[in-house]
Amino acid sequence: MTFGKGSHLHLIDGSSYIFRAYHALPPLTRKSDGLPIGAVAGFCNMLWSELQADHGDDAPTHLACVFDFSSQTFRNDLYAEYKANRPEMPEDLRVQLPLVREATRAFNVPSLELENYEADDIIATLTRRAVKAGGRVTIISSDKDLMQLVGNGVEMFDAMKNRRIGVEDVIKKFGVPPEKVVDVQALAGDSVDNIPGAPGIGIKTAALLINEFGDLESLLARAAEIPQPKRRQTLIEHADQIRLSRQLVLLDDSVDLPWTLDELELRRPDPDVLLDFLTRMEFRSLTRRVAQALGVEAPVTPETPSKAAPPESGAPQPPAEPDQPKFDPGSYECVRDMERLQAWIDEIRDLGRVAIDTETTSLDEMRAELVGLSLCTAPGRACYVPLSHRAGGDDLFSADEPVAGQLDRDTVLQALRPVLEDDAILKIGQNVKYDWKILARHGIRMAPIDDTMLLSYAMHSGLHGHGMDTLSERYLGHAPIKIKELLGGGKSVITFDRVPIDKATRYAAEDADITWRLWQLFKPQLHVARVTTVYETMERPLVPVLAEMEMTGIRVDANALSRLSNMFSQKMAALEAEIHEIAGGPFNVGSPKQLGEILFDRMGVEGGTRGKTGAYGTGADVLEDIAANPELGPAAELAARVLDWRQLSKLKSTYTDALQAHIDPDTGRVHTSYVIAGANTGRLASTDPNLQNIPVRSEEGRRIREAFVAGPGMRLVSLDYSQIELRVLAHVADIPQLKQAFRDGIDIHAMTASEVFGVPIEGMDPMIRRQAKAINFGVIYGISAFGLARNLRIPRAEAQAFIDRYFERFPGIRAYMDQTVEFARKHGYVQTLFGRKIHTPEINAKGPRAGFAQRAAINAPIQGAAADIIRRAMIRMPEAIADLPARMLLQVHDELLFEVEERAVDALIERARKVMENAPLPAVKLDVPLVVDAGQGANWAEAH
DNA sequence: TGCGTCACG
DNA sequence: GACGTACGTGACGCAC
Repeated sequence: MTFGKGSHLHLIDGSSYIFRAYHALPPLTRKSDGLPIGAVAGFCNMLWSELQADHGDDAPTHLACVFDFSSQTFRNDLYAEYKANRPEMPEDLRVQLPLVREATRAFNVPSLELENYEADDIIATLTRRAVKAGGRVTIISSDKDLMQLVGNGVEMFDAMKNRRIGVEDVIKKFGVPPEKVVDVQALAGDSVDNIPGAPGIGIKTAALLINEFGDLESLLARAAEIPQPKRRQTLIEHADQIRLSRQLVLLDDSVDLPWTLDELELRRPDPDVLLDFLTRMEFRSLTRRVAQALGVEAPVTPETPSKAAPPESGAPQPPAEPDQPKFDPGSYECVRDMERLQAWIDEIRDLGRVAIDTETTSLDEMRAELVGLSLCTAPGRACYVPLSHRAGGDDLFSADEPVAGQLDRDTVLQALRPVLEDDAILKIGQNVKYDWKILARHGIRMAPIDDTMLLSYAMHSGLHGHGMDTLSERYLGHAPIKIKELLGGGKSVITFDRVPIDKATRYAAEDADITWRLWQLFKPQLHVARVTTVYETMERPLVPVLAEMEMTGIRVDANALSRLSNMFSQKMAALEAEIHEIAGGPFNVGSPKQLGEILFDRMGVEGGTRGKTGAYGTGADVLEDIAANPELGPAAELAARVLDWRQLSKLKSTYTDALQAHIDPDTGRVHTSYVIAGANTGRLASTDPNLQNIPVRSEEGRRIREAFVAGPGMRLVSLDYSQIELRVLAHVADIPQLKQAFRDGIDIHAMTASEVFGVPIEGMDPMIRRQAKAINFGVIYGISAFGLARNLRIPRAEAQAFIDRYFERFPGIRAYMDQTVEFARKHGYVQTLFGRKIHTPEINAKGPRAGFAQRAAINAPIQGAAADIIRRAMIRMPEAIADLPARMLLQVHDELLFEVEERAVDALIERARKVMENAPLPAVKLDVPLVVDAGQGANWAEAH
């Protein structure tokens, strides 16, 4: 039906529904996992009542629910302080917002929200259109800001008080008819929304004035006529502020909306979708009521026994709840026929979740072959499905034959596929990225997923590692079977497919069992530790993104590496000969111990210092000092050559040689693995091989980057954040000069030099700038005079003088550092802008460890926030570039590397840059702009 | 296995 | 006054 005369649009103000629901109900949590769910429950009840209500003549023909996209809107550009004094949304409400939107869709009600606009603007625009088309509108809200829309066939409805609000009610409240409400609001201001208005004038006075002068502009124009001196002066003095206030309260009714009125026609909910959602939320009585009203049978909500012990925020939990069954390897089932498999599948479907673990022949996901998989549906209730076990190595005749009594791999995967891909069934893993990749190689994209490793990482970063063994021992009081017991050690290691099935069953099913129990323990603690948002926005969604990147890999030119390797070998041989010549005999140049003895004992160089093993230190800094001292004669020569030799040796062993071995013969590409829960600060780590430390600083090293190439017809594109950590520092420490410099696009190191050393930025001595740059880095690292002195090779007193002057110029930095350490001492953790928590257990230690802990505490929120930002960008990237012939390949802390068809290079840069620059939004609005530099080329050296 | 060294941000 | 220090990683070779 086309919207027009006789149509009646109902618009639900979703945000006010949510707040009502949240505050009206006690803090309910979902029984099975402790997810906060009260606002969702209240919202669903209210929405269902609205749908069921007998509206009589006012029954809707069209319906939509409207939400605020974020707290950032165009009004913040008009007035930065707009709604600035609103208290932050409670964590346990924020995590429910996505669920409320899901609920709206489940009820088959259009869910409308638009970036940069408030829900009220969308409501205003739809209302104007509906009236213009000849229809009527009911706005379900009691928000006074919407009262300006009332009249002309538009009413409001306060659902809580079950009361209609018409023109009379608006006049009663504001003293003026709806069309003049904004004029009154502009004068009266609003402390809740932080709208200034005219000081000293409230609604009463405002209404009086507007009624007398007709409207706001006339009032301001004739303000001089007002008899009361104080009132007159206020209006004249604050005219601009009053006009701004009017702009802020005036709803934008001409928003460019991507929806038409016709699309909002009332629809019946789909019983399957709605009941599925309500069941998952575990709303028993509402599920029953809805099922009854829709005339279908109510699904059974499974009773889940889980009730986690009351956790303390972030602290390690006491092991094993007493009412959990003990670990019993004998209790695990080995699934050998399809009937039993089907029984497990049915159970998983009923339950809606499963812990899963895959067993393979290798830790390298690109090469690993699936050997079997284990499933778990309750503590102690787990099974193992062997798929391709082979006979042990003793019997040479049958060694490669599959062992009897195993189901066919592909048959099992096809049977499990609907479960693994069902978005109503949660798949729980420990380091689930590994299993995700194994299954992806069989064409299965597992979703949705939860990961106990990442749950632990979000809650316990800095306290301990997040591997299964650590977590099991710490939180379940149970030491898992060691993989070494199955596979052996040394040169007699076997692959998992050679492990006897009975042993494999005990091991594999136990892993799934442990994963289940950890999940049951961790999941409810997440919101208590106030890291649900961290987990949901920066950990869990990263899993498939990284998995795809890793599987894509990057093309590496093996021949180029091989040529480099030979070249390095020759140069090293020549250097080695010279080194032996100077030393007066052959020795192992690669041995720091032998080198130290030659330099400091045989050649008599003074000032050698021994480390804890008794060997002389021969690090690059030591050798550089010797090489730069011509008085030492041959020793200086020797040190210089060893430095060159070392550089080549490093490049050859770690890069040109090792990297070739990492090229996958199937893809011709190198596939790294990212460790999500490796670095305490939120950074990723890259292993096997590490592609985050490919050389770039030296000329020789950059040759290695040239071997990272784009495929035929493709280009590599690199985008990196410029100075992201200093920008984060400028924001969190709130340093006016730094923020202004970034806004003005000034060279930040030159600016620092200018402030600290009092020299003009124009024509600055590069050495001065270099010193300032070192200070800037030092600040991020938790500066010390000793460290700065060593870095700059200057006396410690001089370094101390630099630092003193720096803090004099930027007192906010010192304050930030002190506050951060103080916070860590008090709470035992520090926090990033995005809520990531990093624990600092050593912060109250005595001795040198305290210094370490303090510097780490100062650094963590800065490094961590930068890590959060790029994580957010990465998670949004796949969707943002989905229509481009481009793929994201690598992340190097502040850089993303893409491979893209030549014709789409510019489009990709534009798209990816936007995602990266806006990555903090809507959670955080930085006071400084983020700048992303881009480059492109046939290889990584050119692109960078 | 621990240490020293050095590649990266 | 002495302690010792820049932050975060991973991989390699040597020496035990």
